[in-house]
Amino acid sequence: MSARTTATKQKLFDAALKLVGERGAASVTVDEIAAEAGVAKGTIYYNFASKDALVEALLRHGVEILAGRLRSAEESENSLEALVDEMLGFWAEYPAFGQLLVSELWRTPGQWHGTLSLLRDDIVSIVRGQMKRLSDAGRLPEGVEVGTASAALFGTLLVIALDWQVFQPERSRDQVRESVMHLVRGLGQAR
Amino acid sequence: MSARTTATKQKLFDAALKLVGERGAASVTVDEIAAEAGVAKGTIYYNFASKDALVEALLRHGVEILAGRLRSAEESENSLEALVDEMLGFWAEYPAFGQLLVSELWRTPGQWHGTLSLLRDDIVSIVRGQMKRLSDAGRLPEGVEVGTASAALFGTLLVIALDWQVFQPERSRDQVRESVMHLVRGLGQAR
DNA sequence: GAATTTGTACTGACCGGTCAGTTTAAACGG
DNA sequence: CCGTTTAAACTGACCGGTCAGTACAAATTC
Repeated sequence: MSARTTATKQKLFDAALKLVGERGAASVTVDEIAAEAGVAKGTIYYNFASKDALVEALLRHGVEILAGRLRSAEESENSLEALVDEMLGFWAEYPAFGQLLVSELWRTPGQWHGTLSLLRDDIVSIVRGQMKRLSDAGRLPEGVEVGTASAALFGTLLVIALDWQVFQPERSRDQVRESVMHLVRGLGQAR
Repeated sequence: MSARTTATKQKLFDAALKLVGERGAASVTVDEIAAEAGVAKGTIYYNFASKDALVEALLRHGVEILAGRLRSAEESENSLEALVDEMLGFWAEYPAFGQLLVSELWRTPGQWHGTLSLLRDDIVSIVRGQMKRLSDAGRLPEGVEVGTASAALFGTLLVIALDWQVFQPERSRDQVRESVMHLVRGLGQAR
């Protein structure tokens, strides 16, 4: 893939992410995405098979970035808190991706349900790995199952980040992070 | 409003909730809703000004039910746990409403953003009321703000319920409630 | 108490616009 | 040159919304 093609796809991802995140995949038109990206409509169909394929690639791309960051956060500082912080940072940086994900992830027979299930697993399994370490160290309250807790933590961070951006934009990222950390620390240190 | 009209609107709510929850408001057609409800297309436009107006009425209707249940749960047993339990029950009963809400609630300039902000406040303020009692009793960890925590709890319950239904349907409602309760009790009893 | 009017709820064929996707011929760029 | 992009016109299915007409029960009239 040439550098030019990569740049074009990046422009398309940026444009699609902005519009689709804000207004939903179904109500954004291909012409709008092309205009936003400053690209001809034909270019979209040269690079992607369909509108759906573009959105799917976008979902994969976003999750890839998030997973990469989580893994590198794990490398540099092996703690649940570091993971949480990194995740919150990601949502702060790509708010539209959060909106896209939240509006598609739990759509039962949606066109991306299969893809999204796998992508969700990518992220949740990273969180689960960290949580398992806590559990093995006996630092998780009894009755809390690792599988459930990691899925819940991922979802919770996602909605907290969205709620923050949409309904409480006056709060600083530090404030939000501290609130979440209080909860996470409580979980990690309980009983 | 005649009994007949009430019945028709109920049929339309049921049909619209099912389809819109599953596939999103934008991609469901008015013809599909009419067919699902066993009603002619014209009937929809006789009862509602537009497709948007139907969805908005649906959102109001659903939140009204939820708020009513939360208030009556508060009356019968004044505790945060009772509230959480009632809420989880509601999402179990109306999963499609959860899907609809989650996919529209954080859509920044969406056509229902204004309405949804108010509806969200209805629910969150009920939760906040309960939480304030905990806080006044000194049973909340310091550093946790009531406003943030109540919004987070609402969102968290929503995503946990959705995740349960979509990705972990094998878990029983009792199991899920117990997991959540562990977290809530931890929060209510911490330091 | 039959005939007629009125109001309400509902019907479904139809219209006009929208939009995903196609096509083409020409330009661009490395 | 060849892979990529452009611009613009075009197609056709689909869909939100309309509207003239139907159904029918409750009032009104004679």
